Amino acid sequence: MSEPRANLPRPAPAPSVSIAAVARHANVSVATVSRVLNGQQVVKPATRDAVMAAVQTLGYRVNEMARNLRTAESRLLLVLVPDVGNPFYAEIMRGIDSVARQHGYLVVLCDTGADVEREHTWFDLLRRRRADGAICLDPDTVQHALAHDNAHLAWVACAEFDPAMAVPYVGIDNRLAARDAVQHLLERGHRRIGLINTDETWLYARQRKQGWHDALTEAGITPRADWCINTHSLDYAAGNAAMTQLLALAAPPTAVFAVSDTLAIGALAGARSLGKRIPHDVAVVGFDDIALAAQTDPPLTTVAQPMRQLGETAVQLLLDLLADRGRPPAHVLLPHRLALRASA
Amino acid sequence: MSEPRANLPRPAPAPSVSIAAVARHANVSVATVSRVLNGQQVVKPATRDAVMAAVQTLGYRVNEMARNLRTAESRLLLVLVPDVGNPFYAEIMRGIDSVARQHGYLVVLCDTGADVEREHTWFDLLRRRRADGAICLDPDTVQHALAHDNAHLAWVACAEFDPAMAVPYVGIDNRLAARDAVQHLLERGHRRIGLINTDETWLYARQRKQGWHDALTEAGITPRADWCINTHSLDYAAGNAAMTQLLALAAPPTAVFAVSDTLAIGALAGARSLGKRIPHDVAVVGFDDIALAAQTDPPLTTVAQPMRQLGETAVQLLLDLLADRGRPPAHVLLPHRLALRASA
DNA sequence: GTGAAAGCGCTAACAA
DNA sequence: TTGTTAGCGCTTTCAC
Repeated sequence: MSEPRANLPRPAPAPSVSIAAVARHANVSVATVSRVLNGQQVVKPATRDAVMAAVQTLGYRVNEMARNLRTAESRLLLVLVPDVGNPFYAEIMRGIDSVARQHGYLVVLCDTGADVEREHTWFDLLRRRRADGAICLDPDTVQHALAHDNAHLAWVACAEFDPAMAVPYVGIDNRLAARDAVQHLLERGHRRIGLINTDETWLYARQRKQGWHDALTEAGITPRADWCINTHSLDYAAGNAAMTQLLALAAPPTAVFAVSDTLAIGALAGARSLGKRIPHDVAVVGFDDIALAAQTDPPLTTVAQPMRQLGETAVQLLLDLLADRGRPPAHVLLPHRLALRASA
Repeated sequence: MSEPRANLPRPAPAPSVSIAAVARHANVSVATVSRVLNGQQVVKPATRDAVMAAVQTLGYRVNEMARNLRTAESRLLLVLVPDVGNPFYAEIMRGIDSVARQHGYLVVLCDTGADVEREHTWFDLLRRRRADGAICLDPDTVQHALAHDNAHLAWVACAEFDPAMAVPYVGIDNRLAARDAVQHLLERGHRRIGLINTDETWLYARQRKQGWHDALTEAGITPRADWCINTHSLDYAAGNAAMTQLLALAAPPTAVFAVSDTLAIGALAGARSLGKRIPHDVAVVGFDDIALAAQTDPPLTTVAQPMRQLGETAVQLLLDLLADRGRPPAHVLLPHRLALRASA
């Protein structure tokens, strides 16, 4: 055993100074330190200053794991995203993150691949108290499968939802938005209007198809089945392939509505590689209004979703739920708008 | 006070069953339950089964907050990203997430905006034990500012780093990679080769500029100052503007090397809006090889970074550090390659 | 206005 | 092989 060595330079600041150490140093009780730390007004200013001084010199930081055990909350929120790489979700994430942080919550991005099994393992984190709540962006079919087992957990749906579920959600009116987009094409004189849709496990896919159908029939046009392609993913390549397929038709569409900007941008590439000029040979309308949409050639006309606000609202709904678990689930629909650019 | 009511249907499964409840139900001690839960082999099979049965019927889930307080780890990792929307980072995130999860860690995406102040608040989470470690993707200048205060915290640098820092890092040889890219342009006969660079607070920006410079001087060409544009962001619009500026030169470059695919894609748009054909009028080479690079018109020739592997390696370095805080910082350089497509 | 002490749910050292 | 018990660091009654 060696002597206690007081004045050796430490290689690193002592990583563990507890509330007890601060109390000792300031000659008060741990309770008082806790009060100061939590900004309770009862503490006498002089005492408060002494505590703060001790905190300062000791370099104390609260151990939030301990605090959270005591308060029984983790201050962590989960965001369940089917595809992290999709810019649409990235923007929603930004909205979520900003308001979550304002309220002292941390956000964990969870990649689900729209898979029920993986969803389940993420929901397990809620059961194990690793997280306080979740925001789910997965297909309504997936959500539906989840709903029963997780009814007592705190979660909300964002952008995609099953209206029949007793879960709060925020989204837009997809059917109406799609109808607006197709109507714009009709106004430009198009009569043969294709649809590049995605997997119809998504409610939004079914709803936007409805909107496309609505607009066409209202104009006295009978939608043909071969005008409609269902892709299995949302990536650029899928949009490219779908457009190629559409243009191979005997009487190809003169305009195409894609249910996602990524698909639409891929479609642009597909049309171009066939030597088509846009919008002269084919007009294209997308959906979402991601940042890239303004930079394509030509710039993409698209239905703008309020992505950021979608995320912000979702957190708000979740926090409301956390504050009052008994409240009836709120359902919010946000407005969309048509961003007119050169592609249609 | 009312009587205890035993058999009322609960609106939601009791959210709080502790290890003690399981112990009671299985007629064993909490220690035994804990042993079973943690897979310790000492427990007699019969006892083990009894415990598992109790866990099952009670629907018990471990409270990880309590466990973590005890084991003094949060099992949370931070990823400090300057711009969540950039697809380059999204792919690195995927790599990080997959191996972190394999090791039982959760990953929190932290948007820093490459800002030192915001970085500080994120590092605070480490001090408060909210997280065990961090992976930093911010500019080396930012990292440098951080290094002193946070020397005792567990963090590693990824993609961007200051070689002089005593912090583990993984990245590529940016100078060499840029040189390769420009050399490709030279081989195609170009002599006036522009550079769309970003803010030189980034080490990679300075290094890639060096590489551009190397290749040019080796070919006996004197790089002109007006061939080089520094943008203030990495978004598509910035690349567009830079290209416009380059093409306005009296003797504009016949080829352009952009230090990021997003910049390069914006540059493509910029050239096109001026009626230029690619690669005929201007050739363009990018950097990163994001998914979109293969879908542009024409498809983008670019330097491919092993993004996923970058992320995977970064986690590995961090876990190594967590396991042995004393070890000397490891420095890993991963190989790059040139993805040849039609734009150059 | 402040302190003593209980306990959040868990793991691990020590005993039996 | 199992049980008892002491904390992990904090918040929060309840006294004083």
